[in-house]
Amino acid sequence: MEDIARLAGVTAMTVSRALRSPQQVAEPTRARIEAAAKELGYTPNSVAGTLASSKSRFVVVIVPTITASIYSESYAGISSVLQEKGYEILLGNNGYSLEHEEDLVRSFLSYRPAGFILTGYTHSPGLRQLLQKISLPVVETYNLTDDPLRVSVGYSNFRAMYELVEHVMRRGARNPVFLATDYPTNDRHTDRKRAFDTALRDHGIEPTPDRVVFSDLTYAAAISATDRHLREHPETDAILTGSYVLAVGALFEVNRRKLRLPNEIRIAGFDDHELCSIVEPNITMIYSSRRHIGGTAARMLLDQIEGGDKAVRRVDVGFELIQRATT
Amino acid sequence: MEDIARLAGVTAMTVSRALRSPQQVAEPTRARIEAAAKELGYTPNSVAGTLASSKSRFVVVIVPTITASIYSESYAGISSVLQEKGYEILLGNNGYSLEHEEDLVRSFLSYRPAGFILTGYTHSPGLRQLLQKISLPVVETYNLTDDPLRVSVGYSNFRAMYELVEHVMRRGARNPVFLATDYPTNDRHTDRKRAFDTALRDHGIEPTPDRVVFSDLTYAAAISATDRHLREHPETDAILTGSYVLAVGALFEVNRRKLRLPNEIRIAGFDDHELCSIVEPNITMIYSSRRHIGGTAARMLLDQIEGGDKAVRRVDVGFELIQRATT
DNA sequence: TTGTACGCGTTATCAG
DNA sequence: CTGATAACGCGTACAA
Repeated sequence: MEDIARLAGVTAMTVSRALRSPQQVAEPTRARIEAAAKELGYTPNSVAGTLASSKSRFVVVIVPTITASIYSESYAGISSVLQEKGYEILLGNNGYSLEHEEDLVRSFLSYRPAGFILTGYTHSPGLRQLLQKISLPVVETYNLTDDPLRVSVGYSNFRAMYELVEHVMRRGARNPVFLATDYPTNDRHTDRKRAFDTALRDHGIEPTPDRVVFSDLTYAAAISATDRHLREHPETDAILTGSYVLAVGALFEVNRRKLRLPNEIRIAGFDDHELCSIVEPNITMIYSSRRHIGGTAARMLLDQIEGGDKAVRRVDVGFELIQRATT
Repeated sequence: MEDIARLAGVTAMTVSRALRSPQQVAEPTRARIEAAAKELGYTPNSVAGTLASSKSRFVVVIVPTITASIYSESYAGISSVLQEKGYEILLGNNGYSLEHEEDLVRSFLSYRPAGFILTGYTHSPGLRQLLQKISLPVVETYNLTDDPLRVSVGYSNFRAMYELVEHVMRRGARNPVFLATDYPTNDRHTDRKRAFDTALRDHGIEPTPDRVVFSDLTYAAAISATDRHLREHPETDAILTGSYVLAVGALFEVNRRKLRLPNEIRIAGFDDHELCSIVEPNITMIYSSRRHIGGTAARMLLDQIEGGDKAVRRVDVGFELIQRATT
C-alpha cells in the first residue's frame, strides 16, 4: 500500500479507502490509485486487514462428513451464497462425534471467524456453553428444535417420519421396521426414531427394539442387514430408512428375494436422491432440498453478522413425501 | 498474552514461546504460563500469528465440484492429512471453468496460503504464469503430465483408457462408444479421448465423432443419451464411460432393452464406486483410490512447504481394471 | 532461559 | 476528501 500510495501521490490510508470503500474517495484520486495498484500487481493482505479491523470473513461450517452427498450438497448451497459476499469457508468434519465437534470449533476460533453453521441441534455441553458465552452468530441446520443456540433452519424430522409411517400403514403395512445408521448423537435420527415409535403406538403396535435395524452407510451393509432381518422376521412388510443408500440397499435385497413391491413389502426413506427415481421399482422418499437448506442457513448467518438482531429464529423449509412405486 | 504474562510473572514473548515451542522454556515457567492461559481462557489468535511470521497454515484446494463423490473423497483424504499438521483448507469449486479457477486462486492469495492443491494439469495461461511467478508450493492431482507446474500425483488416464478399450475388444467388442461429460477443459477426459481414438485405430477402427456421446452427469441424462445412441447405432456393442454415474445410467437403459451383457453389449467405465459392484449385473470399472490421491497430494504439498526441495516431482498411484459381469 | 525492540500490512479514529 | 497516528496480537532477531 505504501508503494501504491507513493506512485499515486497519496498516503497509504487513502489507498486503503480507495480499495475498500471507493465512494469515500474523489474519483480522480481513486482512478490514480487503481492504476497504480494494477501496475504494481498489488494483492491485498486479508490477514492484516482482519487483524486491524478485528472483522474476519471466515465462516466455519461443520458437517458430520463431507463424503455423504447430502452434506456436500448443503455445503454447495452455503458456499454459493457466502462466496457472493466475499466470505470464505473453514470446513470441519466432526465424524458424528460431539467431542470432535467441540475441538473443531475451539481450534477454528483462533481464526476469529465471523460465524458458525452447524449440523443438527445436539452439541456437547462444553460447546453449548462456549457458543453461548462468545456470542458469535450461529445457525443450526437440518432439524428444528424449540431451543436453538441462536437460529435454526431445516424441517421437522419428527413430523416427516410420522407421515412416512402413516403413509405405509395406509398402504397396507402392519409390520414396519426402521433401518438406520447407529449414531446416537444424531438428532435427526433420534427424532425420527421417536416419531416411528409414536406412530406405531398410535396404530396399536408396540415399538419393540427389534423394529430398529442398524447398518453402516453402504449398499453392502444395507443389503446384509436387510437380509438378516428378513430371515429372522419374515413378517416384515415395510422398511423405512434413514438414507437413500440404505433404501437402495434394502431394495436390492428385496428384489433378490423376489418379494413383490408394494404389496408384499414396502420401502420408503429419507433424503431422496436421483437414484431413487431410477431404480426399479422406484422408491418413495422424503425430500427436502439440501442446497436450499444450505443457502438459507448462509443467508440467516449473514443476517446475524451484518443485519444485527432482526434475524428470524427459526425457518421451517418443510419436506415432501414423494410417493413412488415401492409404496 | 500480556495478561497471561502478567499472571505468570514473565513477558509476553515467553508466553508466546511457551505456547508454540515448549521445549524452549524452563519447565516450571511453562507450567505457570499454561495454568495462567487456562485460567484466563486464552484463545490464540492465528491471524496475528500469520501476520507476524508471514507463515500461514492455509492450504487452498480447488476441485471442479465438491458434490461429485470422487472430489469429496479426495478432499477427505487431503483433509485428514493436513489436519494432523494443523493446516486448514480453503476450498474452491471452479465448476470446470479455467477462468473461474484463476479468479479463485487470485482471491485466495489474499489469505497468503502456504500452498495449492489443484485438480488436473490444465489451467489458464494467466494462472500458469501466476503460479510460476509467485513460487508457492503446488500439487496437481488426478492425472499425470510430463510438464507439471511443480509436482503431480495421479494415474495415467491415457493408459487406463487404452487398457479399457483393449479389454472390451478382447471380450468381443467391435463397436465401442465413449459416453462422457462435455467439459473441454477437463484433461482427464481429453486424455481418455486420445487413448480411445488411439486404441480404436490400433484395432483398425476409425474413431469417428459419433463414437463419442456426451451426457450430463445424472442417471437420467445417461439413460436418455444411451437410449438415443442405441436407437441410431444399434450395432454398438460396448459403452465406455467417464464416470460411474454414466455407467450405471447406461446399464439401466441396456437392461431395459433386455440386451444381454456381456455378450450382446459390454459396459465399463472410470471411477469405480460401490454401486457398480451392487447393480445387476455388476460393472467393470477402472479404480484408483481417491482418498489415497488426496492424502498423497497433501503429503507432497507438506514436503514442499516444510521439506524444502527434496520433493518428488511425480507420483503415479496407478489404477486397477476391476473386471465384473458387464464384460 | 528470558527479555527488549521492532515490524508484519492493514484499518480506526480523529483532525484538518 | 485526505492525512497523521496509533493500534490489532503476535513472532523475529538479537541481546542479556
